[in-house]
Amino acid sequence: MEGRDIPTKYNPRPVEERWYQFWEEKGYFQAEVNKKKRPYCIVIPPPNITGSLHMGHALNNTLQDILIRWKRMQGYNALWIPGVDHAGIATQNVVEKELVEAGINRHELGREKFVEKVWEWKAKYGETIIQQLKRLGCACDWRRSRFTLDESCSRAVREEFVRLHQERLIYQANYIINWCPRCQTALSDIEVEHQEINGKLYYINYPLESGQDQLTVATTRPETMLGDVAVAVHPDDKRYQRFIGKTLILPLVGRQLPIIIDERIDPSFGTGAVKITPAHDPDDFEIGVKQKLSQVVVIDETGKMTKEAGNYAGMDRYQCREEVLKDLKTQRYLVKIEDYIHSVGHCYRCHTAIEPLISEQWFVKMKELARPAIRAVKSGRITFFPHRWTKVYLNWMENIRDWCISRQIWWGHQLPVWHCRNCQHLNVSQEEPNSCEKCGSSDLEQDQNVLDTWFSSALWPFSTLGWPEETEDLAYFYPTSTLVTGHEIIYFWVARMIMMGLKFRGDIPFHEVYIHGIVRDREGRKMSKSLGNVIDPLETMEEYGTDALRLALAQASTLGGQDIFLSRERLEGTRNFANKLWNVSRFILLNTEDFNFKGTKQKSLKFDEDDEYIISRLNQIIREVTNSLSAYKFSEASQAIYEFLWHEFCDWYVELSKLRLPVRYSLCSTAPKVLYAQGCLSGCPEPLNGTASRQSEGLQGDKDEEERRTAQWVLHYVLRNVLKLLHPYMPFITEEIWQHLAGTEGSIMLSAWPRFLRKRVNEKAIGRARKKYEVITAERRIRSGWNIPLKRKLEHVIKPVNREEKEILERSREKFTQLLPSSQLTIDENYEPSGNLISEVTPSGTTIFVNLGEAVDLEREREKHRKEIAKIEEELKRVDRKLSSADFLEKAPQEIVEKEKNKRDEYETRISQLLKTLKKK
RNA sequence: GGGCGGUUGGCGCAGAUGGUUAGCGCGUCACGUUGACAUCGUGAAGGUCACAGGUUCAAAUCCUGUACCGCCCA
Repeated sequence: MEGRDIPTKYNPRPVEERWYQFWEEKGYFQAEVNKKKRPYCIVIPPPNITGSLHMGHALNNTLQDILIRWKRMQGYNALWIPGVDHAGIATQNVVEKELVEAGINRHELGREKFVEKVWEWKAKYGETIIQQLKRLGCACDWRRSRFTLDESCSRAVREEFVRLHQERLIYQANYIINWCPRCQTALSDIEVEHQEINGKLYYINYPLESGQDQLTVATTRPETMLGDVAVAVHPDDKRYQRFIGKTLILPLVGRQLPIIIDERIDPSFGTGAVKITPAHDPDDFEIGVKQKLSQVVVIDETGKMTKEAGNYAGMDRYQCREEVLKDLKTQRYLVKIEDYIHSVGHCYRCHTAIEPLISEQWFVKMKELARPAIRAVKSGRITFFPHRWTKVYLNWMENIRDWCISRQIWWGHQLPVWHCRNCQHLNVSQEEPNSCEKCGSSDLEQDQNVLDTWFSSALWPFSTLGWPEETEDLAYFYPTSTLVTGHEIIYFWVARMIMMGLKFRGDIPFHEVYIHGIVRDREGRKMSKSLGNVIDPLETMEEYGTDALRLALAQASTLGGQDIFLSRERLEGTRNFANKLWNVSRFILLNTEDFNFKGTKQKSLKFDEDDEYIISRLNQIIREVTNSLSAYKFSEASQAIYEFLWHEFCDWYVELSKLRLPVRYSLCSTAPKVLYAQGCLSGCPEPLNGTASRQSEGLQGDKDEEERRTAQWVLHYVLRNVLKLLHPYMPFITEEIWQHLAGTEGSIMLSAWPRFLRKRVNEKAIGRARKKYEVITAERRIRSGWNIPLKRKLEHVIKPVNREEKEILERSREKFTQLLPSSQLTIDENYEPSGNLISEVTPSGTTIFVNLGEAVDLEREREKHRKEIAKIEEELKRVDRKLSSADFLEKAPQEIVEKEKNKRDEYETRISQLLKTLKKK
């Protein structure tokens, strides 16, 4: 493409499509075992098949993609394994709902047919999110994509179950579990979300059997009283000593209730006397087991009252509550009702209030598995970023409870357990047995339960690599390198992967865990469909471009892992940045069309201060970006590139380079500040002040040719490297420009990551160039303050603060003349100002004077300088305070003292310069 | 009840291991538009870093406490 055919506005869509397809077709995302290269491997947190891409996914996967692309460029054998999760309950709910809408009940359909339907649904929608991840640019090795229910993952799950069972780490028990009455299944403890509810606390009188006295108990759930089997008080509670051992009569039911003692009772709750309902409260269950109380089940698995509930049998639990209260009231047992805020467990999938229920379930013993997993993190073999999540992880692991893994749903891995109908023996094996291993009967039935989805996710870092086969992949890529995820699944997933990795591979599943923030809306709320505050990443990509979205997300990802606020403004900012990059590239392409990269030796070039400056800074940025990325400082790294590209490269270097580029490309308003005033070439307005530009007359000169080629080389060099630095963040636009750029080969995604070259950093050049830029800025302040248009050339006098600065400025005299622009430029160390002059002083004390050739409001000038002096004097005072302290001089490190002294010198010079100009006025 | 995080210009945020004239983006104000870019440029204004103590030669940064906000666990 010719440079001039490039549109002035970046249009992301066609670019994104083209390059993603290109990368995929070329197989650039694919990785194979290669012992000559170091592996770098990430497994994706598998999204649900029910999901479509939301901002959380976009963030999570952008960060992974940045790491993968970056590491690949660094020369690692980078592998990103994708896949999706079958999400048992969530998927079953979605399909079930769809069937209900079609008038079909899943129970009528039967298990087998229903599961078929879910597979159909999966075939239809399960890939949606994969397509969306591609849209996001994700460089996953799609050939290796896994599904937690596919054959190889299922095999891994059976292996896991059988081995844990053999080692007695899996057991079956009748225990109180969290039951979701809507999903009709057991849940693990962490699948229950607690919500504060504005409820009531009901005080109920329980009369003593003797009829002499009564006890008042308080409860938030009066309907469960029907299942009460005791009343407990704290053993030290003075108020109730005389009741201990006596018997109460349960109102409405008439059951005898012993009054017992238990350490766990909180005397400050309610009256301090607590009703005990072992079948419907986890704490009461524990007390019941310890004290050998019976379990009276009054609520069934659908949330309805059982026969045990007597008159209330068949009622819904909430209706029953009302009826019980009514009856307590009429029978004068109800003492009072208080408002009471308490937390109630809800199903994390459907948000129905959880019902504690006693049932036969399968559990994993966790303590033993947790021990090595705790050690792995404590010893630093696994590191969390940010570090504070370590504590969250350890706190949970150290208080871990057994994990209920059986679910009463149909979609998932059915337990590899076969019940013998003949002898009741449980046959646990990988494959379906023909006969019972105990009695030989062939009358077997597979356990109807399926396993918790997280039971399979826990294997993800090695099941995706072929486990339980001992594959080459496994040997080479395991342990994986980094896990990137949100803190909400540290318990669900991260912890369990660590436990299972150590258990089955004898090694950690990953070395580092990067925990990112949650994406929130501008009010700080988590984005959710029910709140309607979702910013859709797909719409965002459509409107602002994928690269803009990615950069916005990465920029927001600070090391602290704070939650992320996404807003239109932020996206506009990154879109504008993409456009800036686009346009500066366009400029460089236009101005390097005649440049022969292959034939240009670096030695043939002559770098001036501005070249040295930008090359040095680029190298510093390379170092900074590399270091930041190594420490997961996604934001810092991107910010560094952003600032450099826009505010150093574009604002200064590119503008200055225009003075050295061929006129035919660098027409008048390309550099309006420069050439417009100088006089331009064809097609431009007449030069203001006749003199021909240096460009037009000197174009053929060897010196100019050399300068031009140098500028071209530097522009190309900087752009090339910035593109690389930016590629992990903005893969599409960088590839597009890369492909336009002469002298580049292949895809940018396979190019080598820029190396920091110390010898290319010239600190002195940076300092000198900055001094120069400060003078220019000072002059612009004058123009801005006095409203003098750029096209008006002025008489300038620069009074350098010292010999060194004088040399710097002298060397760039020509550039100054054009940039300011000047009709006459004097650089004089000993200049004594007089007359109608306007001046500004740079931080180092160099002064620039402008003679407008007309009377100016000198009082305004004086005022400006007085203010300036006052400001610096404040700073000076601060410095003096430090320097006059003996303690400071004695105890502070020498370099700090030195620095302060230098500061004082600078302030003093500046003040004296300002005072001098003030006196002259 | 326990734990974690936050409080920095109008808004959104950065500021390992203490030393910066406290940064950035958006917004604001003034000026500027025919050749890279108005998705732009130039310049400017705007902050006693929540509060109170303490440690230190030196605190936005470390410690203690207080207030408010958010999250997690029970």
